[in-house]
Amino acid sequence: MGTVAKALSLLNLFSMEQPEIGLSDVARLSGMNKATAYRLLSELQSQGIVEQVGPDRAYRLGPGVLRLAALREASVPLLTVAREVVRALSDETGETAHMSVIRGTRLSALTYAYSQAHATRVTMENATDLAFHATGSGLAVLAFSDPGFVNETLAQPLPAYTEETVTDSAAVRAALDAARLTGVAECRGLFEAEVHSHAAPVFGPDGKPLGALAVAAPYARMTNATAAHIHAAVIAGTRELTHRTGGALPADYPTGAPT
Amino acid sequence: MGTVAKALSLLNLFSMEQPEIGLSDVARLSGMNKATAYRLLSELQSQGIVEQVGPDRAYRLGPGVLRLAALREASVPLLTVAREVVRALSDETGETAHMSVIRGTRLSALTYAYSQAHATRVTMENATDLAFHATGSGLAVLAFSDPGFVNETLAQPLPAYTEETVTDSAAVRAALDAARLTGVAECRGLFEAEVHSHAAPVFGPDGKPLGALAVAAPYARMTNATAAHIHAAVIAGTRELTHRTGGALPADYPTGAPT
DNA sequence: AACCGGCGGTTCAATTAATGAACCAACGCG
DNA sequence: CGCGTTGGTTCATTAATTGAACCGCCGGTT
Repeated sequence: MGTVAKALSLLNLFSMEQPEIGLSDVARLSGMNKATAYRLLSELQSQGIVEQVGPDRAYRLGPGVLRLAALREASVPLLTVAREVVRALSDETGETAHMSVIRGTRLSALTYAYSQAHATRVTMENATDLAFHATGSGLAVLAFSDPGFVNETLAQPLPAYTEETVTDSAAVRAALDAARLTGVAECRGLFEAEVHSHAAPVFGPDGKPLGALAVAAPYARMTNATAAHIHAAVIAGTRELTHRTGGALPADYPTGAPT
Repeated sequence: MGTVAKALSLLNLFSMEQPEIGLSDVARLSGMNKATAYRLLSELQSQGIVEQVGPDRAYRLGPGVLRLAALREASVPLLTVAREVVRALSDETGETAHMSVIRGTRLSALTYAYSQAHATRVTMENATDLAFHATGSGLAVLAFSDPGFVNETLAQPLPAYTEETVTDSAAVRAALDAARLTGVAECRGLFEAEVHSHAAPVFGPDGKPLGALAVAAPYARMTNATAAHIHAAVIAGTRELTHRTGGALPADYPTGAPT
């Protein structure tokens, strides 16, 4: 891994749960020598990508990323369109909808919407950082990613989050095969207990996934008819989101209903 | 300059006017060898910071920056608060207000608001990339930046944008001295003809400017009373914006009215 | 008060990565 | 068809990065 990629990989350590991280923790979490981490962070800081705060001089993402995002959004309004599509998807299905983008070896939630259709709903507070092998979004992305990326992801330890989590990479591959047939990955309780999710990849201009669009609902509300409805809505949603942001659906992306 | 900073400096080439740039142009604009630029861009691309599009494989900012900005905004809502403050400032002054952040050797507009108070207004379409020496925002930032940064900035060629633009670095320094006395940089027609702007720096947690807050109005509406009103509003605005985003005003930042 | 363990930060010999001139195939233009 | 430009590649040379060991400071414990 080149020096630039190494430095940028440090940015993947920041999350909603951990927006500020000290130097020693950055070194520990990334597996780098503290001197190396220090130097890389200093260079990121010199460009405004990270900054240091507080008496303990912890690092956090800096203002420079806002301007990059604003420039990006000006030409490819992914966040703006995603908010609209996610809102509409939540309204149509009556459940929680969200969109996430690839962040190193995980997915990071970019935007989500709750529905007022029911008194209970799947919440996103503990789901801003999603594991590939254990979420509908993750499986949807892997199903349409390059084999190299899939191999790299499944070569890492696959932790269990619930009693249902599949931690055997062969079983995960079988789930990917199923997702490839229908274009939607279904996931029952792998990441959060009693949550059934449907997710489809969102594609970039190179025809590769850049993230996923998903609907998450409690088991109790999931009938076959509901599942079919959500499946179709997610497919339509990702087609719209991909199209409106200049992405390209792969030629072999399925159009049909679930079998 | 380290490799990481070098790679990130390439991101400064992208602008509202030029959201996509080919490899040879990146090399030409940055002064780097094409092979070097290619390698650095490939590493940025591997982390989703840039992506390639179109038949000519031009580069543009990638989706990875959106998620970084979302994480940053979740803990330090600079963009969200800036939008509010800029909106309020425009309403209060009846003129165009905007906020920009430092981007290498220039300032990049982050958000702006127009007022409906008059039939004519200063527009922002041609002012998303601001020169330090020739804009109120730029002078405001320089006035409260470290001497090293000021020296580095003024050592570069200072192009003229209008007949009023000051291109002599000693004269620019005199303008910085004036801004230090009042906390606000005034700028008459240096960047756009017949536009009078007032700007104040917005400070980060380290007490250094991370950008500027400004009001731009046509000459024709600028009376002494109006100027004093705008001056006070900009000072109040930057105090609020700095405070609400966890920034720290330097101890010597002026509080008084213009002399 | 003394000691300990951890923090952020620094140094420099050894190691590794980056560099860029020269090259390639492809493409559009006259 | 020839030319000039593009995106992309190669590898001997050059430069940057690395990380073990170190530093001062700080908070907690005895």
